[in-house]
Amino acid sequence: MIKIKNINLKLDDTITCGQIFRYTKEIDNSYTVILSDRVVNLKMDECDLIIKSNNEENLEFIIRDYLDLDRNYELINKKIVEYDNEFKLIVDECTGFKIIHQPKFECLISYIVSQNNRVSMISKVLDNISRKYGKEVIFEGKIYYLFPTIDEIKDCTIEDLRQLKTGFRDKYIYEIINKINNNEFDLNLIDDMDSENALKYLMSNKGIGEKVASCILLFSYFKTDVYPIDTWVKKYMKDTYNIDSIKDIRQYTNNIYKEYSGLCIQYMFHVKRNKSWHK
DNA sequence: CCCCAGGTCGTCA
DNA sequence: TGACGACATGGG
Repeated sequence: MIKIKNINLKLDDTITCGQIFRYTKEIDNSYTVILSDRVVNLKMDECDLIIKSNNEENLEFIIRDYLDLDRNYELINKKIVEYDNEFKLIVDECTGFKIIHQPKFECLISYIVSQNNRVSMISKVLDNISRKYGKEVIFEGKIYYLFPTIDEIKDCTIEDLRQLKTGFRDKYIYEIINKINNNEFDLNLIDDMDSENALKYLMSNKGIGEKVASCILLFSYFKTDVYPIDTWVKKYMKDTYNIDSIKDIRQYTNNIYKEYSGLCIQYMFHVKRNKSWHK
């Protein structure tokens, strides 16, 4: 067990808001999450974060990265309110909310699965994939399955994927797995791209449109200037500003929130989807 | 039985 | 370019 003291973290909102899909809430109100190589249990004790894992090697560093603890959100939020004072209510509500830094391959597959799908169903599908192809990990007497590496899943067939309830997205997943395996597509190249090129590169794959690509860039690459506009953000913009089209939403957020548009969109999504006072 | 979900694709004008 | 239906699946 390790402890990170005195941090400003809303663990519940950060875990359950819909950015990650594979976690369990425990009876003691802690959360068990599955990272790329280990299982971790997280619990807030006042302002301290208590962390347990089946593998404690390098654990604090990994969690600091995963939960984005070393980014100065206070400063960013202050700038956002300077850009748009009317957004202060939302920003205040989102104090302590973090963008989770997700493993690239899992994030890619997760958001391909997410299209025209429901969070509970996305979780189920990702769990099915992990059970079939991922490594087994035992943590506190329970069995968990890591998300598979490309090597572990590369021999799957479209029929296999369909059986795991991926639906019509089976062919998209199959295609991109094969492209990665044949070195025709490389997630690591995106690290050195600007957002515009990264979007183009991701969207050159079937099954990845603007929304999915934006989610991947925001959640795996921390490109906070991309705009994952989904149904909830559309509802927010429609109800708040009577703005309808994706194009107009993009223009509006770009003008107002500039380099933090992605983060602000995530705040809108979170408040609209998860907070009853804004429904 | 209809509607919808952190959308995208193919088609047709 | 823009509109529109289809797409698997399961829950409300």
